[in-house]
Amino acid sequence: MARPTVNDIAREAGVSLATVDRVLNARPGVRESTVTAVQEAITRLGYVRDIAAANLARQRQYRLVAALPDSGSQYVETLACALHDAAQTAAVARTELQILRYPAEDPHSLAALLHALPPAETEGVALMAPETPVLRDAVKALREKGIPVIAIGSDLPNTDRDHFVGIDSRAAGRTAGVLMGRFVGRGPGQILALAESMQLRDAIERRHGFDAVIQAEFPWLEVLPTLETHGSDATLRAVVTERLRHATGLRGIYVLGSGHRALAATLADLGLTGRFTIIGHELTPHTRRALQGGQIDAVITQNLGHLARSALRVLRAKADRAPIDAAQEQLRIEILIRENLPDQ
Amino acid sequence: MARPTVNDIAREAGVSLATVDRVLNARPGVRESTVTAVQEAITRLGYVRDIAAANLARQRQYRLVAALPDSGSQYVETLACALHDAAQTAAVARTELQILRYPAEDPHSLAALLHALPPAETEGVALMAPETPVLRDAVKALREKGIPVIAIGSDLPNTDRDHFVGIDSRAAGRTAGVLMGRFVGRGPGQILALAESMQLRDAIERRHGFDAVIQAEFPWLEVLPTLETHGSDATLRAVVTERLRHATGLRGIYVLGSGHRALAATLADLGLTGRFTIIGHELTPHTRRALQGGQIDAVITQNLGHLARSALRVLRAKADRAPIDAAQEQLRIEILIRENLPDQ
DNA sequence: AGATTTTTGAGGTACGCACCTCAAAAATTA
DNA sequence: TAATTTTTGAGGTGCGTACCTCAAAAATCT
Repeated sequence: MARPTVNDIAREAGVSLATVDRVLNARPGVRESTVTAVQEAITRLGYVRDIAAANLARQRQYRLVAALPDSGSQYVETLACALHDAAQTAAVARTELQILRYPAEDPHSLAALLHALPPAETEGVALMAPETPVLRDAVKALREKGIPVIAIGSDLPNTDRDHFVGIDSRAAGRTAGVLMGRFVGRGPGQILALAESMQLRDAIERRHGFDAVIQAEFPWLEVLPTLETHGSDATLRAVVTERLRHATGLRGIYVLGSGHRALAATLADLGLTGRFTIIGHELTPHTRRALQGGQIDAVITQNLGHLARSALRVLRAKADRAPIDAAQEQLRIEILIRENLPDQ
Repeated sequence: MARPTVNDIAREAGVSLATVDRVLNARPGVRESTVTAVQEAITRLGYVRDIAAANLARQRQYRLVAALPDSGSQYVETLACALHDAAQTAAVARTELQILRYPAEDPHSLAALLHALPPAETEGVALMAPETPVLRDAVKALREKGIPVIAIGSDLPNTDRDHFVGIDSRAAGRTAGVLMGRFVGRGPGQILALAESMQLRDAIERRHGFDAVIQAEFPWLEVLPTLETHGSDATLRAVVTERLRHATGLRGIYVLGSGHRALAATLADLGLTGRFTIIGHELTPHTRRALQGGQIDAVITQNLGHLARSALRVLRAKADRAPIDAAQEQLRIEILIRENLPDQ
């Protein structure tokens, strides 16, 4: 009844422990027919390797690396914390995580960082970065060294990364679109879209999803061309103020990326707080407060705690060449309003 | 640099391994001053017990029990599956889960089941059951035998259960209320509320939350008295048809519990499909299809996979008398619409 | 001081597995 | 058949911890 062990397999297969071990760990020097016999015994008994014991014996240490931009955005900082926490908790799983930060606007320095990683001491890399040619090369180089690479938060679809942990930006945009359409209510009107930069794939995809839904289901709404803030509060204030002067039927604002803070300030200064339906992305201390205060109507996000834990699980699995549980690793697109905001 | 082991502590504290072991496992026969010395060495080195190795040595097996009603509802079945899966995956964590089913309408037989659990072979119980006096006694009896008890899905607030894994029904109802209010749009109208039974605490609390929000934020809407179906499709059809005949300004339907299926059929037969905003609870194969088909507008739910995994983690922690990570165990109130429906 | 009790140390075994060595057995080749 | 190669078995060690025994040392009491 108890879980079968390697000894049980040896007995069942009529071979010695050494042979079972050779088969289990894919070591050479076992006849084909013996391999089959052992594998049959394994399935017959329903043996599953005790990973805890195996890792103990093997002195396994998962040495993982995560690279994040030092953009200083709340979102990235929260993710960094979540990764750190997940690694702490995963200490029992023999996981050691090194969190690297790279200058947000400098893909070359990230690539240099990645190239400098010691292959012998790196069993997996989690990457949050915009896809650029240099990065593509860096990822390729890592994979050629046998180091698994996963993308987190934002995908790198045109690289051969091993996995992506995060949500589909297009679907997230669609979700935002439906909420916007339903929240503003029937009747003509305009939607202002605001992004840090429309160079970023995430923003582009969100906007695509958003537009598609609005066009198909809420055709009476018009989504204005995206205003770009380039990360500057002053620019945001300027472009938004300008746009508000001309847009007469504005009913909603879609914040594709960061900028919630400056937007709130700008609207307050113009005496327009509460006049528009505002929907954004990512749960940060600021968007949380704004949701609670009613200045933001909904936030589309992913659970960064889950993301972090999932990333580490996936990296460990990749390092072990083990299969991953797709259902467990699929992140949900979360809709947060004031009423379902998680504590703390 | 490597993780310190018991041997390192022994050296650091200037005592033998046996003494460290006695301190770590709270065995008697160690002088107070020595205990302190060892504990100081532990904190100084930042030692954390290797749980994997400890469990291996100890031959620890977490023998857990989950009790669910055999109501046959999709929701309970899905939860049972999720628990089963979680236990499979947790096999590496030496977890053995026995899933008991009890007749949904018979709290006494559940109590009998619980009383019959062998205390020596049961390290924790997860319970999904309505709170009744017999159940309260049964929970008390279990706890007096030293068996941790947690409530899952639906809380047992007036028992001394060790923990509750699930979401706050009142907040879930509030969430449904906000969505209903915003989705139906401004202007007077009526909302039909439908429940299996208003005896169940969950339904009561959801309705409270729903009403509170509608009253406060959407006062132009009127929520009609809850129609009870008592789990019978025929009853549902009868009461809904009757109500539809009289309610003239009906704009939304709030499904507090199960009954989505029969409701959809009834509306279809009356030729009213698509006429109302429909919001319900729990993601089941049927609500999933209905969301995709546009017959339901939103579903408020909790991730049953998370619930199951969380329940097992909490039970293991309770069995070890270890602290639990509240942030990780907090389940989110999920809002699902067609656009953010998870795959599969 | 001696007798008694309490505390400590040294050592062993076990858990399930990985990884190593060396010799024996079996299969293959010449 | 003999020589060679391949396959297998027996055995050991160690990972970090739990738990056990027995004797020695230290502290406490009379």
